[in-house]
Amino acid sequence: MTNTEVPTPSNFIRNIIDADLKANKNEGRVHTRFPPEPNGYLHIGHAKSICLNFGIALDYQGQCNLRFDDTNPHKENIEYVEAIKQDVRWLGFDWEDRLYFASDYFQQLYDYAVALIKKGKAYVCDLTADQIREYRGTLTEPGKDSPYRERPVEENLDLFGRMRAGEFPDGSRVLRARIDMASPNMNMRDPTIYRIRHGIVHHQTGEQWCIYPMYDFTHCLSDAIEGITHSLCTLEFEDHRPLYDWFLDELETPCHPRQIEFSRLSLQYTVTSKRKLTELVEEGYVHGWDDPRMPTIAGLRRRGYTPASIRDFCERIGVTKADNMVEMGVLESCIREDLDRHAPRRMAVLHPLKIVIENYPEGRVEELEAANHPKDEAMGRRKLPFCREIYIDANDFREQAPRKYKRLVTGGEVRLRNAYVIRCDEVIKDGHGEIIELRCSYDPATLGANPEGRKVKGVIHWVSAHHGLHAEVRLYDRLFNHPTPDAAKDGKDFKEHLNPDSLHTLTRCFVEPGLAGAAPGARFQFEREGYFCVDTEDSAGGKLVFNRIVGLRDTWAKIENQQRG
RNA sequence: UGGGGCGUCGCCAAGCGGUAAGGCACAGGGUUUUGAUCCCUGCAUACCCAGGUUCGAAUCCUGGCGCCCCAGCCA
Repeated sequence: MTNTEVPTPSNFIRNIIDADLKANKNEGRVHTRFPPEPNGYLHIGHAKSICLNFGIALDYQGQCNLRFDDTNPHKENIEYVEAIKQDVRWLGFDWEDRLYFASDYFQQLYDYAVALIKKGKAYVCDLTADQIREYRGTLTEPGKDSPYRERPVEENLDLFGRMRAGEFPDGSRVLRARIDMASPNMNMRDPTIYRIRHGIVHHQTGEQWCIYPMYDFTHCLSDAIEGITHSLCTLEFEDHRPLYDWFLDELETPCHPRQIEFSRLSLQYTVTSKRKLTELVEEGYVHGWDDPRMPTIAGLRRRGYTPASIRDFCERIGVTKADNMVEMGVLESCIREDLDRHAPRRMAVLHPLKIVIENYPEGRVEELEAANHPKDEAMGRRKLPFCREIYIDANDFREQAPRKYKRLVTGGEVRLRNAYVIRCDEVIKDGHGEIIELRCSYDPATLGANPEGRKVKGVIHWVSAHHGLHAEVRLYDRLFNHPTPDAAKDGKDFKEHLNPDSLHTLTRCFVEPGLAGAAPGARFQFEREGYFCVDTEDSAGGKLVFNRIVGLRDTWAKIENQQRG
């Protein structure tokens, strides 16, 4: 190993796989799968699972399937399957020709159910949903047997066949596994494995079926059918593992995959629950699944996050069984690291303040040169028009300088990035005392050279008032103002923790002229501000719209806050 | 009061009986025409607590404590 190589991450799942390989299990194969239900968009928590499953397959020269767990047509939708495929692909993973649907196996699953009935290990139950719940018992008391539990095999076979044939209405009967109503594990108390659902057009199987298998029955068998070796899922399925194993032990299947559970990802100041994200979209709290404030893959993509940064994030947070709550700073650090290296630099003024350089000849325009990246010559250089009138950011000027302030102040000097040193001679205000313009003078000897006999500490960015382009800039902040909006322990609904200032739209920004026609999705660093990308939806037809991906680390803001507090 | 898990730095997380990796964050310093980046330096005598085994314990044993999950014909 050379020292530039990144060591492959170590985690308990890889340790288990290593041990299995050493013990010669599965003929040395490693085969995983990512099994989303197409009932919503993927979020950052799914990214963790995708990176884990596909990442392991890659590192162990194995394979990873994409399998849609589509057993509940009531909630599922073809729009979601397309979006999920796009997201997985965008993250950089390839399922090759192994795109599967649990619904591909409906006939096999049905046959397995029949086999179970024949073994006396499943029965048709006529209890209502409410009755089943009553019979199930509680966490501390055992349940009691259904009156239909002793139904003869022949009758079960007949009834199950008629369930499939559509003879019975929704909710009238279910097929149940016959296990143990007194089990301390609720999942083993004769779980339902098939239910009747009429009048639903399944996105894959249409109206072929009116009975649909449940997750516990479907998942383990789908895994076995596909020859999965390691079935990775989240912690809440740990209690289901005995049931996962029970079906595979009772039935004759091609193999018996090993289920391993890891903890889900929680990220501060957001929610990672499909149900809650759906709520935000459907009730209009955000502008859709791809709203740049959403922790969805689609949202992160539109915000400007790169696939590599998300993969890096998933690697940094690790995989364990411990409950965790990851700080946003980790995600932000990942995208900053990627973009610092790869994003070309540009200048953009977000809060324009006009400057007239009085000793600069009227009508004169200079073409100044600037590097596209301070450390990467290969990214080239660009021309910047400079003239008598420019814009700087209003935050870069103060009439009175606070302590440690090193930007432009009345009577003081500052360096214009990639240009000259200027001095502020006069402040022009309107009738309300608002600063509307600055009169300055420049030092012609300071282009690419330090001024004579004095030090100028500050450097600020600018855009030519005559050449700058109008742009809209959207500044995003955290979606919620509570670190754990859905677990605040204050009795409030998570939506009450929504941050009202999560979006600020600046409509009168100026960007350097070279940004004309910037490609949708293109990412830049606006120097001294942050990383921005051209919005893929709204930036078109000459209208420039930029999303702020993340700000630059801001030590000055920290100092200012300390001075204030 | 049933069952299943988890507890190592502010947040993640390695560690698998031989004397606490790493990342983020934070604090200090250096370079810098981005208060960015980059580069140094510091940051758990300590692994939920209490006992025990051992020459030696975050790792093994016993007993506590705390937190999470489970009573869908959802996944």
